[in-house]
Parts: sequence; C-alpha cells; structure tokens
Amino acid sequence: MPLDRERIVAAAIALADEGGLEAVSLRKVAARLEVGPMRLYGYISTKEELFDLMVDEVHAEILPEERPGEWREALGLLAHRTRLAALRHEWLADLLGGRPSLGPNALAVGEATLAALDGLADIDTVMRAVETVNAYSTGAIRREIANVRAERATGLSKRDWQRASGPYLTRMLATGRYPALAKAVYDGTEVTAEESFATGLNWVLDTVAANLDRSSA
Amino acid sequence: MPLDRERIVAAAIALADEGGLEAVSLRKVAARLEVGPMRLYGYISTKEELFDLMVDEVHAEILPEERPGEWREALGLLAHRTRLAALRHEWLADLLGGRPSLGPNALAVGEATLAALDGLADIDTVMRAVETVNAYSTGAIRREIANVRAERATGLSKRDWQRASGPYLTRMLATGRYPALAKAVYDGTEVTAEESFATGLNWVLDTVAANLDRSSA
DNA sequence: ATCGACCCTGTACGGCGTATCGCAATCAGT
DNA sequence: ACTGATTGCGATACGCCGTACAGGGTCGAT
Repeated sequence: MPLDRERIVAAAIALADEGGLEAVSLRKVAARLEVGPMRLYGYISTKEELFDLMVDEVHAEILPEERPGEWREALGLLAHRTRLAALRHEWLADLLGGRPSLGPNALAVGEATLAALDGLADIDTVMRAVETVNAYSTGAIRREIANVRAERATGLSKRDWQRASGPYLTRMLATGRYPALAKAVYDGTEVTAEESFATGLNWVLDTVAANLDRSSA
Repeated sequence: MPLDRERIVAAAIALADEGGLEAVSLRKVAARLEVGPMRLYGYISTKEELFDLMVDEVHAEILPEERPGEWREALGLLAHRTRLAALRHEWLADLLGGRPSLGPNALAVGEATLAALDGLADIDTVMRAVETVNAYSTGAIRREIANVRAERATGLSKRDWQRASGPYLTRMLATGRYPALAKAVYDGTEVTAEESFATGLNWVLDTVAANLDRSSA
C-alpha cells in the first residue's frame, strides 16, 4: 500500500478524533499505517505541518456544497458549519485561529466568505466584517468546546456542578467577592450551546448589516 | 530562598515571555529556581495546572484599577487591556479560551464584565452580551497574535509578503480560484491591527447596545 | 537510644520529535 | 555481465519531556 499525504492526514485525524490532539504523535500515526516513524518525513517535514494539513482537511467539510444567495445566510451557514465541524473534531478548537490557515480548502472557505459580501460595500468594510464574524465564531467555538470538555471531565452539567457543591467554584462565589457573577450563575436561565452561539452570531450579523448599509449609503 | 507558587509561576511566565509556551518545561522552570524538577510537585500537581496559574496571573494585569462608569467604556477597556496583555505575553493567545478560567483574577475580570452591565437588561441578555464580547475579543486576539508570529517568521509585513512573491500564497491567488480573496489582498487598505481590533469591537458593542435597549424596552 | 512514620526529591521510565548515517538498491561505465 | 559510485530511505539513536516511584533523611514517640 503506497503512502501519501492523504493517508497520513487521515490517520492523524482518526487518532485526534479518538484521543484528542495530544494523542497524535508521529510515531502513532506511523504505527497506524504500519510504517516506521521516519517514513513520514518523506511526505511532511514537521509535526506542525501535519497539524496544518489536518486543519485544512477539515475545512473541506466546512465548505457548503452550494452557496446561498443571501449574504447573511451564507455567512451564518459558514459559521454554523465551522461549529459543527469542531463538534465532530474537537481538536479543531485547539488549532482554530492558532496560525493563519492557508491551505486550499481554508482559502476556499475564506473565498466563500468574502464572495458572500462582495460588492455590498467597499473592500475595507467587507474585510472588517469578515474579520469580525470570524473572530466571533472562532472565539465562541473555542469556549463551547472548552465547556464541553470541562463538563465531560467532571461528569456533570455546568448547572448541576455549580448548584451541587462544585466545590471550588461554589466556595469562590460564596465569598461574596463576585456578586454579579454569583447572580448570573444562580439566576441565569440555562441555555443550550447552540442557542448561545446562534444568538451571538445573529447579533454580530446585525451589526455587520448595519455597517454594510452605512458604507454603501 | 523558600519556594512557593508565586515564584514558580513567575519563573514560568518569564520563560514563556522569552521563548513562548513551548519553552516552558517543568525542568527549565525548576532549573531557573535552582531546584530539582520534582520539587515543583509540592506546589503544583501538573503542568496544565501551572498553565492555569500563569493565565490567572496575567488576568491580574488585565483588571483595571478603577472601573469606568459607562458600561461601554468598561467593556471596551477590559477588551483592550486583554489585548495588550496578550501583546506583552504572546503565549496568552495560545491559552485564552482553551479552558474555563476559574482562578481568582480571572473571576474578578468576569465579575467586572458582568458588573458593567448589571441592571441594564435581564440577566440572560446580559450573559449573551458578555459571551459575545468575550468570544469576539479572544478570537480577534488569537488571530492578531497568529499574524504577528507569521510576520516575524517570514520577516516581512503581510502586505510586502504577498506583493513581493510570498511564493506560495501568490501562486495560489494567481490560480484564479480565489478571485474575491485576491481582490481583497491586492485592493484592501493596510490597516493596523489595533484599528482592526477596535473597529470590530465597536461594531460588537453597537449590537450589544441595541440588544440591551430592546430587552429593557 | 531506638524505632517508625512520613515527607521529600533524586532517579528512572516510557514516550516524544527528529538528526544522522549505514546500507541496500540503483544506475553508469566498461 | 560485472563492478563501483551514488543516492535516498528509514532504523537507530539523541536529547528532551512529564511525572511515577521508591529510597533516604528527618523528626517525633517511646
């Protein structure tokens, strides 16, 4: 069986899906492909490059088959698909935004994002809009995955955890040094991660809409 | 000289400031304090815990001395101070949002954020606002640091790099597969990272303002 | 003075990324 | 066909990592 980048990246993604990024070592990738570790260096030159290739591969899942006509739908779809990709591949949250993504699929996602706004405002406004939506998305996704992991680690939902003597945080909140925080934790409505993501995203898209208008006026 | 968490965390931060997160190893931290590596385990139980402590320590720099009265100024100040902290400690960008920050200083920052919006809308709207601003800030900061590093690595400004045959990206853009991207790269005005951050932040604060109004109306 | 318990930390283990270099396979020259 | 030079592959090995563990040193009790 001939080796190539694709098989290497696929093996690395499988390992990362199963055990997180830290389960990805060049030795384990090589073992899964039944070759010696150094074989890989004929196809990739560094572990970081492998990570870059993994990120780009997942961007292929993010790109929608067809682009909606409405810019707002297009941007929302891309953001939601990025989120879903990160839920399927939690390690993506560790890598997203960590370095510029310049692989062909990531560029295609960037292209789709820009294309959705093309002509709706001057280039600089469009770029600011893209940056803002992307910053929100990656930040929100990272937080969501961080929470998923924390909940999995304690085996409790966030709410239960705080209420029922999540020992450390409860103690901190009980000190009275964080009154607003305590109120938010105890009085806030529980909301799904998807709702939270969608709400913030809509707010951000609202402000993008407002600024597209202002710029074209 | 007696050892304590503070000295350990300070040594780790110094190492990270000098050589990035990957330059932080328990062995090097210990060496800098002139003790054996295992001494550290009397004060921290894992390398991850050390990272958490480092993040919390930097949050002390983020918390402003006095809180402005206006919510918008308060939120903007916190976001800008977080960004400045990340510029002083680039490794913070690698850790921000990676896991829930529950140290005393991070909680104090969260408290200040919530307090700024306290009473201006129902709790759920306030929480959504905080989440959105935080998601934007961490995402934007991560991207900025990623760009700073990429520019440092190539020794060229982003613009110069693309224009003057940054070989790979130029080739990709020349394929014609990314027309909107190419246009943005070639026709976009160069803008400082701070302007970009501030613009997006203002947009997000605009939408927060709009939604605070709607909720209280 | 002797012993026991406990804390401390040096030693050591398994695993990592990847530099290096010996060797097998290939090819050129006769 | 046979030899010698050359190349490129990948096994071996190096230096580093986080941290388990056990042995030693310390100190209190008898």
